[in-house]
Amino acid sequence: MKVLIIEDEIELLIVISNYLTKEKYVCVLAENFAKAREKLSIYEYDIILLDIGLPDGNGLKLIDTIKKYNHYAGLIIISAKNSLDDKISGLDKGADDYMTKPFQLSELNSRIRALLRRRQLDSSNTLTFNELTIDALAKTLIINGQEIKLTKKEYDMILYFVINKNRVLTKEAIAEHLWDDNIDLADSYDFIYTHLNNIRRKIKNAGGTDYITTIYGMGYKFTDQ
Amino acid sequence: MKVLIIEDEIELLIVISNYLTKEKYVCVLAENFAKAREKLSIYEYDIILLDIGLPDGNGLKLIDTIKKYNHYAGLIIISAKNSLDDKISGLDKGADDYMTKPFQLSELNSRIRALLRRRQLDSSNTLTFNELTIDALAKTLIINGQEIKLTKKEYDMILYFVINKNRVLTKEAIAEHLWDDNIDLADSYDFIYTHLNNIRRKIKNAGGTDYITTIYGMGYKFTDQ
DNA sequence: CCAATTCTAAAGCAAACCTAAAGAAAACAC
DNA sequence: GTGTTTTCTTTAGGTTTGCTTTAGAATTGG
Repeated sequence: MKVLIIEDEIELLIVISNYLTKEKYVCVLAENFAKAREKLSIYEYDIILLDIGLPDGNGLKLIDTIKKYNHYAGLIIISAKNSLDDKISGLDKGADDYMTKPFQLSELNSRIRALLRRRQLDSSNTLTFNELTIDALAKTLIINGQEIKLTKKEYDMILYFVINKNRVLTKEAIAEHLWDDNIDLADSYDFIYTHLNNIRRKIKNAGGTDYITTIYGMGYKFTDQ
Repeated sequence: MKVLIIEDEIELLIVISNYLTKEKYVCVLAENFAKAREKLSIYEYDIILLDIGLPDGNGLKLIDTIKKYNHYAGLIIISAKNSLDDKISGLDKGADDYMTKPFQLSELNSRIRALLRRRQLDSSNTLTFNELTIDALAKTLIINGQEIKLTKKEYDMILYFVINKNRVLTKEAIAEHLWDDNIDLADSYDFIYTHLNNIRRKIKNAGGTDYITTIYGMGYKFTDQ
């Protein structure tokens, strides 16, 4: 997942970048209007964080540029707490969410995740990859029209994989996400192995392909190709 | 079909009302908390549109009132784009769908249609699944022409299941929907188990099939197949 | 005050989860 | 290349957790 961070406070820019990099996002940085335009014209991004209080040009104008170059990117606006008007006009212009400074990095992370998830869910709350469909309301996995019965842990796990498709998920990340806090990380990851094996077996038995590839020594990755 | 529209922006209220009236819905309007309560106590509605950003009282509180008076009404929440948290707690409390402002009227229409379709309330306010029929007016359950006597809790519960068919309903959601506010969620869910068991026994004794499947660790799901 | 309903408690049961251990595969060392 | 180490896969079974069922106590409503 590629994130463009547009923020004029260099310190904050670095902090956010470091945090998101640790969370396995690829970060591209822009500290002013000009740089932002430049970066926008080069790549496409999945998520754009935009501070609308830029010194060299109103960040709101950037929204138009973003829409022009990056039609599908999720846009999260960052603003100082008092500039309510900016926020509102930003949202009118097509931002998906906003945050006020100061904020917790963990909150930023969860908002990014929520946004990515919302973008992937279609109107009937399902996620589809080739022959594989996850129904978020029925909490089922459907392969070629056939409903696969998953346990809670299995469902949570495959959902976590699918939402973060094409990203390597370390065992640490999986453990932290699926189990309360730190389920003693000194321990082994046998429980992950077991559940993953159960998922793979069920998918295989239903005639589905195993999209979960093992990245030896690192973790796992759900690839849609 | 009767629609109650709760919205404080008068302009928007009128626009929605005009549109839905043209689509052959009967519209009742409420522009604030007090009016909404009043209208809720007078009639029953098929669909309720609720803007949770009301100025004179949090719209979320209205959800409880809605549940009290209008048990089987479909509830669609309307919210400003930024109030993510409201959206989420609204859905948790038993809303069936939500929309963010601004929205297309055509989208509203299709969401209402989808909701009505899902509920499958016919003209005589009954819901039928194979040999099982729920009469929302007489508040009875009919199996193969035989009328089953249900208590209020049992009736509310089976209705909640049926109108949310094919969705997993967590015990938390069931508790919040059928009991006032938080009936101390730290407690056990024994009361759910008991009532559910009573429903299943009555259906079974009447020769009906048990469409309520237990999703271990997640909740329950009413499946029509 | 009585009858119906709702809730509490507890025993028994079933599913899911985790642990452990053996085998396989990949990476590493030589 | 071969042996060793590390990491992952797979399977089995014990433990834990959550669900069912029943009985009866508490509550509610006429």
